[in-house]
Amino acid sequence: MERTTRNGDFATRLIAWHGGHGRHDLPWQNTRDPYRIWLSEIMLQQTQVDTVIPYYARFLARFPDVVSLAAAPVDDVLALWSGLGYYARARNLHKAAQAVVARHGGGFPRSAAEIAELPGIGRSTAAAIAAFAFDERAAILDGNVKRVLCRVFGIDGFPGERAVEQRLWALAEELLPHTGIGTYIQAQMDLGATLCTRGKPACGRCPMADICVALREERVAELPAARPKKAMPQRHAQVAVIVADGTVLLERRPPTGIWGGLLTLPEIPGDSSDPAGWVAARYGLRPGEAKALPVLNHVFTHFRLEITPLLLEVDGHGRMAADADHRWLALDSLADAGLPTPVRRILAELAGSGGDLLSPRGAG
DNA sequence: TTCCGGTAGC
DNA sequence: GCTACCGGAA
Repeated sequence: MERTTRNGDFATRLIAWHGGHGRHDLPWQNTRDPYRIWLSEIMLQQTQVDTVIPYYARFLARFPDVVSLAAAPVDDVLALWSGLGYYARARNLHKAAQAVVARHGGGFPRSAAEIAELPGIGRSTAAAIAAFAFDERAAILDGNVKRVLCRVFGIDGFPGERAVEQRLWALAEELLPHTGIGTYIQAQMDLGATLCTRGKPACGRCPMADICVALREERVAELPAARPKKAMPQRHAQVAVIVADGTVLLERRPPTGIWGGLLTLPEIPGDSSDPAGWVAARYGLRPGEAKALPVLNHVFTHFRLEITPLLLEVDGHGRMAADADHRWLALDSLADAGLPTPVRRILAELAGSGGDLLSPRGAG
């Protein structure tokens, strides 16, 4: 009962607000022609009102009804769409026009369920068309509506997530008024587009301000919840910690890419199953058997790197000469070397172990 | 540079 | 249930 009152409140407030503050003069309003409404809804997907207006006018001038659209070559349709983006919308529009002419003899299907069967028209768009053209009591759930519902009713979770989306659909249906559906749907769109915006919503002018959960709990900025960060690609690398007589071999990386031009631990190719052999072949050293050091994870902006350091000890007398791209760094003077953080960590761990990780002096 | 978004298609 | 689509806006 409490719920019913509050929900009745929602529609009533919305419709009342729309009377004074909604948009009433857009080119696709004040018509009940399903073709014009359909065209506007498709153009308004992913595209803002101001961008759509000139396209809409040009399109209607060339294709005033579904029959003329169906009869046109698809390239003509695409030409009129050029610049709007998401060209699948135009292809589907054309296909759907042909389906309407073929299946319904040019009469537009009159229920949301039938409309939703046309290409390019999903549940929300079908509901909008059915509501505007035929007064069908059907709920919409586009990005604007999701944002409004998440905030007003304090719904947590990412709306792209299945459970959250289902909850929002259920709520949207529950909130539908029994009369004035067209005005209500338009008001929903307008509220999300003009006041309850993503960036800086105008809560001071919002008709929902005194029932809005997000506003009351100061969570307007957090709702709706953002898309969870997708797991970054995970990469793996083996690096050689080649130690000779208290020094470690550093190698300059290629000038571009990660750590471009920096001195780092040599990276052992991932396909090398014999690190000691690889070190021997590449540097002319004769290391003992490789010892795995603790794995270390490093996060970049665009991927995670799991680094497996392999300790390879060589005889101090076998040290190759340093050159521009190779340097033997004393383990007790890490501080003044400009090293990437993970490399510094690995070496600090080694140096800080008090030599526990290293064999007795002179081994190799 | 990153985020956003209906629908289709996987 | 994930991504591509494409342009605009933050």
